[in-house]
Amino acid sequence: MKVTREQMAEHRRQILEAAARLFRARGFEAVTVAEVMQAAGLTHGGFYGHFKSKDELIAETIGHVFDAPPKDHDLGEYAANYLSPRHRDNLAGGCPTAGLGAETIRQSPESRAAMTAGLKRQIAGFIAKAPGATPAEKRRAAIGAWSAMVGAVILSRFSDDPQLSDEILKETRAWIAQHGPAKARR
Amino acid sequence: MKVTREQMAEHRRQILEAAARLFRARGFEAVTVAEVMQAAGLTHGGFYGHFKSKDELIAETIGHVFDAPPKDHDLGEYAANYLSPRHRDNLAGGCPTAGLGAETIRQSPESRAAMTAGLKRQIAGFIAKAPGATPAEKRRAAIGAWSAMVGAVILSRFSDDPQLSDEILKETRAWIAQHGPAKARR
DNA sequence: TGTACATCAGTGAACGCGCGTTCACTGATGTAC
DNA sequence: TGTACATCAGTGAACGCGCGTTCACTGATGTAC
Repeated sequence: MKVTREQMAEHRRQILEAAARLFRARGFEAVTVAEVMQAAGLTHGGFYGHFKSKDELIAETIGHVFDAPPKDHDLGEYAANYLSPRHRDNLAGGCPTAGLGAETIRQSPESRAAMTAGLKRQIAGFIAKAPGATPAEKRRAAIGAWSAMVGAVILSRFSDDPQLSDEILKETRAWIAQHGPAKARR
Repeated sequence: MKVTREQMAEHRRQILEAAARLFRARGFEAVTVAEVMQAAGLTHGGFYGHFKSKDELIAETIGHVFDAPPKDHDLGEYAANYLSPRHRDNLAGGCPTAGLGAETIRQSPESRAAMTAGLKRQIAGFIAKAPGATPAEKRRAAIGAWSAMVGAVILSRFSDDPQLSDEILKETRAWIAQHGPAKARR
């Protein structure tokens, strides 16, 4: 049955939220449209009233999950949370870049564009407080540290050796921490 | 028709080689058993004479692709090749960790175990020539640099902005290079 | 403000396609004599 | 070494299932008067 315009907007939001969690937990391909709709509290038939296709949902979901007010992050602080067992184990609620970045390589141009926009925002958010004497040094530190964080979370997640998994997080965090100040003082 | 035992072993090898390339290029889920068999020059029906299931093929393929004689790598040299546009653009022949690591998180225990074995080997191969005064420092450098390399290739691959993509490779490489010596001399 | 009706968001059955897997068959291999 | 036959790797049609997508229908919304 028809619902109010506000209800419909809210449903769309719920679909995107459900998709954001399910995609991060299980990947774009393994999650079905029906599952997303059920998680949003709706039936699968209504999906095409909100999105043209599953591909469009994927692109919109990436855009949605990066849609937060920009904020300047301290690299050390951010890394402490990012490279924690808590974040590693929180697939559904974790970083979309680590969870979906690799799979996005094979998605639609729109999805790649949305993911790239998120990447630019992330790097920009690190630059202000990044170590380095010049803007170029700060930008380098932001890019290098972000690469290391994303890589470490992926490695620690697929590792089935819990000790190695913890070690990767801990040592990458220490490695990033050592880097910044040393470089800044040269 | 029946073939010689040598022929059959060769066919198995061809299937694994084809799977290794196809999986890296398009991911485990998007590649079909029939495609792998066709790429190996066989028909799909014969697949189950070699493997119990597609899942088993995935695990065996990961094991196969890491099955090279161990070698000590210089981090700087390795990073120069790894963080090159050439490697970024070579999905089918590129690093299986960067290409398939993230997707392996949701694969069978056997696949995760094979990928973890590859990771341990990779880290071990960096340690001998890694910068650092103590074994712990060398190990930290190996883990940190490897995380950064894998992360950077993934970010540069999904980025649809060619300039940003190149920049991520170049700056991450510079960042890794700056790190080692600075740290080693402390 | 109240009423009549056109609109349209959501429902759930159905469709069509592609995939992993099975199976009866073929014909070359390789072993027993 | 040569021959007869059991074995079995590979073939290709077929099966069954699940998925993305469509569609006729329902009934609440919201607009025109």
